[in-house]
Amino acid sequence: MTNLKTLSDHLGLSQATVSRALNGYTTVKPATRVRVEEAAKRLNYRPNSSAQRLATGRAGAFGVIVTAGDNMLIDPHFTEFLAGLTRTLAASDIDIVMTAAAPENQSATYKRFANSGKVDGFIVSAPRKNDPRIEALLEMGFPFVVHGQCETSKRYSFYDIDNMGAFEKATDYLLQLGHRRIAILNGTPDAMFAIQRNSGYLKAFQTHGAQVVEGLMVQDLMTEEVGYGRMKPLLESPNPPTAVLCSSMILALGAQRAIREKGLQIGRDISIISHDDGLSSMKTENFSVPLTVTRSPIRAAGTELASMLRSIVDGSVTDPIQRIVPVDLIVRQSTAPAQ
Amino acid sequence: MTNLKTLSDHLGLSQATVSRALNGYTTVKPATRVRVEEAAKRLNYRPNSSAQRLATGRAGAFGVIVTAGDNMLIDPHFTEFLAGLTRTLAASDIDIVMTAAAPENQSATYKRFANSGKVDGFIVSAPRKNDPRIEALLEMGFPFVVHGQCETSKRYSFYDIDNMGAFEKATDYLLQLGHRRIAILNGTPDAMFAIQRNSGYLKAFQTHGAQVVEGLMVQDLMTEEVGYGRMKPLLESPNPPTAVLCSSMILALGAQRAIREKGLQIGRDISIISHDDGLSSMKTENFSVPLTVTRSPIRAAGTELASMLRSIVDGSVTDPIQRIVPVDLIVRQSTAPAQ
DNA sequence: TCCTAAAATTAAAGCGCTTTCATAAAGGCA
DNA sequence: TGCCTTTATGAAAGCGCTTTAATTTTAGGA
Repeated sequence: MTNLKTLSDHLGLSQATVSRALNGYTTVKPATRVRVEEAAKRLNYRPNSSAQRLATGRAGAFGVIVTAGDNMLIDPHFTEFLAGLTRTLAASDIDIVMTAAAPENQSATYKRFANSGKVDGFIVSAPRKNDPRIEALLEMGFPFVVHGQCETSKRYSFYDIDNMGAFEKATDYLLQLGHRRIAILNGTPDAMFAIQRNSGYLKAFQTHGAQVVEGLMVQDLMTEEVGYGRMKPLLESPNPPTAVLCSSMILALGAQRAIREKGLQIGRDISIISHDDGLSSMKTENFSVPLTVTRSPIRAAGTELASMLRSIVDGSVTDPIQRIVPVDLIVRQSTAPAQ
Repeated sequence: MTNLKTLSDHLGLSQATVSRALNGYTTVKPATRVRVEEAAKRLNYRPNSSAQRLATGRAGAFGVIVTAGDNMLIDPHFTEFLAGLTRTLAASDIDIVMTAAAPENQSATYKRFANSGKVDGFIVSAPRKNDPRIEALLEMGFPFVVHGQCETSKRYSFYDIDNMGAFEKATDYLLQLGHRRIAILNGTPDAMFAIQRNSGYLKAFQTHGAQVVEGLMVQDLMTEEVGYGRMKPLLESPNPPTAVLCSSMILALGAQRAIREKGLQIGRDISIISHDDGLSSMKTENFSVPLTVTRSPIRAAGTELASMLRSIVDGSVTDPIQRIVPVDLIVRQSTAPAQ
């Protein structure tokens, strides 16, 4: 294992010069730099990153802390998000350090990570309404970006899709088609995106001057099982919905099962719109009846958040970066006028 | 940010004693230890991990290097695997360091990581037939465990499910039901699990003395789209299969779409068996027709590999650990005797 | 040719911890 | 009381790098 001393001894130079040559300082003679670089390659020299970190105070890694016990990690969306993150960061030689923390000591884990110098910043996923993690990070003054938003008066950096706008648009479209009994299968009540999407739903009704039908708003985990289990009783009620909005395609998959089981045909007997995060292993256009969706690739979120955090950490940006990207409504065959 | 010096000054002790007290050395007076621990807590002291690593030579992290550009990261199975990994390791304060590397410099990335001391060991996923990564790690003598197996005469640690046995069992069952034209939708030809499953398939035919029908073995990416796209022409051929084996439920989902579109009923007109990795967001028992599956939770693989690598790295195990776990065949309603 | 400024290099301190080796304090025994 | 062994603590080296401050070399100008 070659280290700096070996290398510099070998070259007959000081460690300082070798270090500078390798780190692209201008004060080193071009000829020397070339010589150093060649030797480094030949001797297969890799700077010890712990030493580097200790000396510079930078970790060269971003932290992702997942909640052990909740369903984030088991969510296929998270993989897609991670793909965006990892690939973007690999280009700038930044690693992702991942760990799991129990729900009760989330903030403590963030603090421990930050203080121990393991990471230079955090990517916070799945924010809750008043997320203690965000308060904690803000208080510590530690760099972070959030995937989504939370309710706080403080300013922080985030990247979010226009959840409210998306579901307002979708609901509006269904209302235009004459639907009034519109069900909505959404995430758990503490998830911000679910809150925002519900608002969009309600807003569209309000704009239309239409009355919201009671009992059609469902908030639960986003699994196939739940989609099925919650859709079924709705369909069996005396006044079943004529349309349903799903917050994820996994939910839509379950809802679809219930609908099919009931003998109804999607796009004729009942309309369905799902949010589509652009999972690459399963595409909404390939559903038996191609799905009308509000679409925003979650991988892009990973990519964007990665570069946001990078520019915050390297100091090239000082003010919080806040991005809300619009969401397209893509109309396919799963929606039709109300009968 | 409290460091060791601050803390020891504060206590009127030397850094050595404080360090020892905190690291559970026995040579420190019980009273002193208590005093130190209290002060550490009060001052919110977190040892700087870079310094710790530099001093000890241990990184306290395991590496996971994903291939940028291939489809591993976009695979929901990977999340599930990661869930097992992360949660197990969090208990022993080991982090996961993740990065992406282009296919052409995989081995180089492993080397760089190992030499730079970022990690104490690797978890290698999705091994190929003659995987250069494994050769590289073996040659370096760096600790690692593989999720799956590859073809090498060298000895290394791995955890794998009995892919061959699983698909042999599944095929055997279909043959017993009288099926002869059995299609198999499998992973790409370079993936070891696909090779093993194909072997199982062929072995069952051989054992039964049955003739394998040509043109029914498909090897491709495991997406819904592919499942559909490859199943469709098979169904439209003059002699369509009466049963199909799918290497993942995502493939099964696609195959199911093709079958349904063709107006066939699963479990009557055609039988289907899928491998089920136990994804928590989507359960095979909840398919419209509950699926007969070969089942082995992929999360368990994460959990197991984590502790395997841990015991290899801490030296409590020196010989390679090789585990092949059996896979259950769970019979549900998607399989029926051939007509 | 000499002097000075610029360019290139080096020496050495320091990052925050662990750990070896040395030392001081405490106890045991004659 | 003195000597030796334990027990507890401290001093200091060292992990491998970066970076400041100091030094040497080179070049430029008079």
